[in-house]
Amino acid sequence: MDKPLDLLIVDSILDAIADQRLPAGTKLGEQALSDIFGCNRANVRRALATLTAHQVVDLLPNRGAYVATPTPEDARNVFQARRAIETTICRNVVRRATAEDIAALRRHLIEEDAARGRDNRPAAIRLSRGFHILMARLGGNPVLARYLEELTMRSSLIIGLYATAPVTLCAEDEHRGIVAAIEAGDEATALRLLDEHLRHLEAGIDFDRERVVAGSLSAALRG
Amino acid sequence: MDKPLDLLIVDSILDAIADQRLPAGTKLGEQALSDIFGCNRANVRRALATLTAHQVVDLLPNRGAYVATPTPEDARNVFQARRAIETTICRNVVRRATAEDIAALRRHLIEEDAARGRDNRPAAIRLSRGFHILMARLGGNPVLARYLEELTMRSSLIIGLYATAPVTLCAEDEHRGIVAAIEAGDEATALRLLDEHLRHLEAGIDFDRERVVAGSLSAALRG
DNA sequence: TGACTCTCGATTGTTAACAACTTATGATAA
DNA sequence: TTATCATAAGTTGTTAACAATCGAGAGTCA
Repeated sequence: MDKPLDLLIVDSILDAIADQRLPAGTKLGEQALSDIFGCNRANVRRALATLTAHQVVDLLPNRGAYVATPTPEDARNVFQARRAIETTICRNVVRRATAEDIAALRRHLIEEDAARGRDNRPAAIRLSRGFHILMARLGGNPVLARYLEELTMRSSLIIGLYATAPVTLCAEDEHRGIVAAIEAGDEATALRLLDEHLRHLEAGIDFDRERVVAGSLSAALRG
Repeated sequence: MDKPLDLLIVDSILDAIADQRLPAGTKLGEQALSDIFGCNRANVRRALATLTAHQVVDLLPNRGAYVATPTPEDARNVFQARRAIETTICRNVVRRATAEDIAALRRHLIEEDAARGRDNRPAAIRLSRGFHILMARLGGNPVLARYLEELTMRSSLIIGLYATAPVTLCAEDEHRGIVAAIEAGDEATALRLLDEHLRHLEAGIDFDRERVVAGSLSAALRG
């Protein structure tokens, strides 16, 4: 029943990155993480190796681990990969979605709405990503779902680095339109709206100025 | 100039899996790997964590690491993911390919031909995968290229487990047709041929019987 | 024969101490 | 002031010993 400790560390850091609590470039010291999670360095090292394999952490020999800082070129490639993968996921959803699946999507839209209404930015970020993750689950292909989790994680880093407006989230009405098309079984429209949605997201990024935000590790890893 | 030791272990095991020298289910004992690579267990453990993150190794707590054995469902999902990703890669290649790129593809076809003519099965396997990897490189999107590397690795495991005929490789003429379409700048044809090619590959698999092949670790890891 | 338990060997997990490296600090000299 | 270099502190890498767990096999009993 007890989960492996290193996976707990991985998930904890992954969540912090996805929620934009851990900004790009933050140093992930072994001792610091050991203290935070109350374990020995061995587990931390394993966790860092896993995160490095997922491309959200850069591991410099003899110099430690840092949250990855995607370049503008990385950003373009990540968004192209998202279009490729999410298109297939969306097609799967249109073809497989049960009434219950669509109800789940609608419930999610309501939650997103509520978080936005309350001006709850952290929740809005999480739910915005959650929409895409939920689609991936409903698509029924865990291989694609796992890749999309990675890509949305990296998208969070990219948005945190290069976003212009104070808020750059998925526009809620775009999600709503996609769900409507799925419910209507209109595959072509769903795919078109999704593609546009991802392009809008990418367009809301300004590659000129990269804002550097130093973060406190222990503060970021509560939750 | 010296590469990190754990990455050397990872690459070595990855190559062995891609070349079908390491069959699915093979136990990867820490002590055995330490002996083979002449290092301490710490590096081996880090390498196994990385391989687990790449989904080519299953890590069972307190029971050790084993080369992953994909299920038939995994297989379907892997091939669907390949179609999604390689389609985008191929589109990129058609749009970006220089004369030199196309020359590289043609050279690769000749090598494949030669290996087949010599009945050199190991080389044929490696080159067959190499064609897809080369396309991924020429596509210019390292994010997609990395995913495709993972997926071709898992394809090797799948083919090793479920392939019916003694030889289940990419049909060389199918690769040839794709290159011809790329050279002609005929995007639609290239995409269609690639999609068909991947479906043929998947069709050449018999999910009924799963042949179990036990392998020797030290023998598989030469090269 | 079949099922169950116990013990032993082997493997993985944990911990701590030590070595090697990197970086920051401060002193020295031009 | 600026540059260079030496020292020191902190961090990562390595190693070895020890603890915990699992699986196989022998043995026992119905």
